[in-house]
Amino acid sequence: MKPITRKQEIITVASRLFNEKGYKAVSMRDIATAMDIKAASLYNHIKSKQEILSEIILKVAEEFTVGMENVLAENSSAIKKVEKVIELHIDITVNHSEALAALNNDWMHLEEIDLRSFVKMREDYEENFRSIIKQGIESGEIKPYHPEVILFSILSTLRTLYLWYQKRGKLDVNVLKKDMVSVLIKGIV
Amino acid sequence: MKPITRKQEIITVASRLFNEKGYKAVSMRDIATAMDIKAASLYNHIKSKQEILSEIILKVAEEFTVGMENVLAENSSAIKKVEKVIELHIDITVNHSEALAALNNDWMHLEEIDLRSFVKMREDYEENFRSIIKQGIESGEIKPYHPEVILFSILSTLRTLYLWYQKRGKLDVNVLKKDMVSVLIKGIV
DNA sequence: AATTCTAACTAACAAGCGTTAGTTTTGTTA
DNA sequence: TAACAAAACTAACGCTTGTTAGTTAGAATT
Repeated sequence: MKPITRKQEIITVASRLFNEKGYKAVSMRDIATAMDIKAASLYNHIKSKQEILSEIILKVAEEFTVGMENVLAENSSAIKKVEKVIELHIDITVNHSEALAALNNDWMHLEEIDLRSFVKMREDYEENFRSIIKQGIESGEIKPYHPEVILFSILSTLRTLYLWYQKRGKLDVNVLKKDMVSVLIKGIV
Repeated sequence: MKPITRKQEIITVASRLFNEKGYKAVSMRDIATAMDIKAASLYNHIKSKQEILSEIILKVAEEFTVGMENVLAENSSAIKKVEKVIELHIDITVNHSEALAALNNDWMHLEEIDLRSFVKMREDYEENFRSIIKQGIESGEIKPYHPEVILFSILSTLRTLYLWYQKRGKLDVNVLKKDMVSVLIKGIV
């Protein structure tokens, strides 16, 4: 099913360390020490430190992209779509909590091609979310506040969810979904 | 009024660079180059790189602390207090947009004493905000959602406001206050 | 039993880091 | 104009960084 390769182990350990101190503050020797090997040994499995960062960030970014595409493909109300987006964020937060720190704070350390790819995905994601909200306002499902403020408000909350999730010790997923949907949606309908 | 010392210039330039790439990714030589001098010259004005970070973060953290104390001292409803907190964040965002990046992402690179001081301030701040919300729920002003979820939702939005403020090109402060208060409050009353 | 593969190792590199010491330039005041 | 302080400079330090080269031990395959 999931053959835990040595490379994947490195990426997991690195995610944990990047989550704590950030990409630039973690050295290859830090990662190696955490795995009880020497820094040079890491290079039997990965090409560079950059590759680690890139795999962490782009894998999760693609999950967001695919998730958003699924939501858009649905034939349902705007509010239902917003609910689905919220659930998407919660699922990813629960499964990749530590990768989200890198995605949020270290994306600017990606190199050219990966950087462009990431920024594009993030812009598209925001634009798609924005269109859902606008659509909801037009149909009268969502209050006619400034769409940008609604987008920003919801997205800020969802993007920093991983910080709360880590602090409050692994809340139950379904309870989390129910509460988040309530608080985030009730304010705008 | 405000005698722009050379030290203050350094801190301003450093804030801008930290905002772009993070504390660890910015070298003293980067800061110096941005000021058209050599790295060693910086040390005529500051003690260490750490001091720069510490001044950036703690100065703003104290503004939050003082601001929250003023709100608590008021004799007004819970909702009014929440409004004041929102306005506090907006004012600080407008005046110290770039310092907020360091405060949000680089606080863990503070050294011992400053680190403890910062963490204490942040915990107290959250606790005070939490108590305002709880008080509002008890008095019936605020809907009886889980206070932690309300706290998290509002605080996430306010804490990442600087990112949007920078992107959307310096919005008008008063418009911002009105819209933010609407969207953030209307959902919970 | 011989070979190949995997994953570790040691040793070292060139570049960059924060910082210090000592010196020179610049601008203001006596 | 001489003296002084402020703020720049050059040169270097010890240390850490990401990474490479070459080697070795053990396991799997032929």
